[in-house]
Amino acid sequence: MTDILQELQNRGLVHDVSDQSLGEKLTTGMVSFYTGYDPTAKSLQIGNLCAIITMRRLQLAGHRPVIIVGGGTGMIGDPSGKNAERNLLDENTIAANIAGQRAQLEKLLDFDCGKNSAILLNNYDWLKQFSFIDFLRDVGKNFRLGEMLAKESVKRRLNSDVGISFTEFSYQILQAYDFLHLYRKEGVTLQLGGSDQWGNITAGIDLVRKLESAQAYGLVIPLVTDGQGKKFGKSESGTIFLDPEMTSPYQMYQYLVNSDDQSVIGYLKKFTFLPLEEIAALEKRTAENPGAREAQKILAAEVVKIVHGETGLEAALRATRIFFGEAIENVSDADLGAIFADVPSIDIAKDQLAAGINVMDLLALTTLFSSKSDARRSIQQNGAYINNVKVDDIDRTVSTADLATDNALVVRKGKKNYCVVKAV
RNA sequence: GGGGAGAUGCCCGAGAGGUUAAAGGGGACGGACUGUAAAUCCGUUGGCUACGCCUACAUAGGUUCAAAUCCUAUUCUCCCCA
Repeated sequence: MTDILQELQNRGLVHDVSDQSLGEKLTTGMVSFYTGYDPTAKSLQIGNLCAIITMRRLQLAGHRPVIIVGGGTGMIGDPSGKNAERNLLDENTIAANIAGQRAQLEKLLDFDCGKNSAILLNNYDWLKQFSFIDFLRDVGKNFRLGEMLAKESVKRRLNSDVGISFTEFSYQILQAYDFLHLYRKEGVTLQLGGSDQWGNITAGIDLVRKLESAQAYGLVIPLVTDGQGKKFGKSESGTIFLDPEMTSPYQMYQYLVNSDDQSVIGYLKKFTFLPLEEIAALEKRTAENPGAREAQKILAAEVVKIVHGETGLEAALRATRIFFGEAIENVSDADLGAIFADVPSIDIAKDQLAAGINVMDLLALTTLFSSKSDARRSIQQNGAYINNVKVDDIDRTVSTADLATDNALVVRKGKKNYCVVKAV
């Protein structure tokens, strides 16, 4: 077997491992490993991708991924990395979120490849049957308060103004129990997580050792940040989600293609399956000619392809060309809608358009221009476009002949401010 | 309760009866440049039926041929003394 741990290390994916013998274990046989997700949103976000792809790497190396969606723990709230008590979600929301995340994970991991097929479990299924008394007797007894209080996540919250509730404080026990349960039922011996999960993971390892006298392992991946130390996956306009309804492939592509020069190679190592030699060659070329931004383009293409497939990538590339000035023609209403999904739009009566409307009047109706004067100014400054074609005459008339699709045309101000005008 | 200062365009801030749609800066927007970056440079930044017209300097009145600028009242803000 390949030395997958070494490979992960080379890709900068190992922040810490609980025990060095993990490397050997991973090369001598199939290991079942698990990662948990809290169902706090109906879509996973690109920040989760690092761990998912790491799972996929382990799976490709012959190991078996077990994914826990935290239907039970999600009802409690993990204090790790949070500086405030979480709002508890109701069961219906959690169920819907789990369904959404499950669908996404099924596309990223192989659930049908023989003995190391991924499986997905909901920890609510085993946590729900505990009574409080049983849980305290059977599980709680194994935890020492000193250790629990010493966890970084707990300590920080205790020292903060908001404090911590008993509920969140208990979270680590639940997660530790998950590990024990999975060890017993599924033979899971490794837990993978973000670096903020270290405390929860070690709690699980300790529990398995105590009750099963077995060696379990933890592997945490680093928190991915950009050049400014900002968390990967948070753009100006918000979080980048994997759900194309929430974040279009175009937006994801744009987020990635704008990666800064210092971070891009690291991202390529962590988020793509490109061989390291290829990335090294790319790094060299990028250093010689940063302006070409070859690394960024490859990163964006690879990741969008992983998440949204070839068709998603094509859509993203097409939207990119259009957003960056390609004339808009021969496009269907549906395509246009997809490309400009997150662009404001206005409606105009079809009759009015058929009768012809002065450009400035039309532009002033859009969200882009505050008044006719504003529209006039932009036209005079060469900053107004219809369907990406410059408007050079303030007296021109816009009519149904200007529709780029059956029912819409696109107004643009400057380089990339758009507004879709729909004829209704 | 007494005394003082002030309220200007998206923000800060000049202006103290007439070339004031209001200096200057910031921001924003457009353009050039560029790597869809940063920096830099240029332009624009109340509206309109646009070489002109209308609306604007807390609000409402008033004095003037003429008011952001003077007067009165109102509202609000800040400071000092009790």
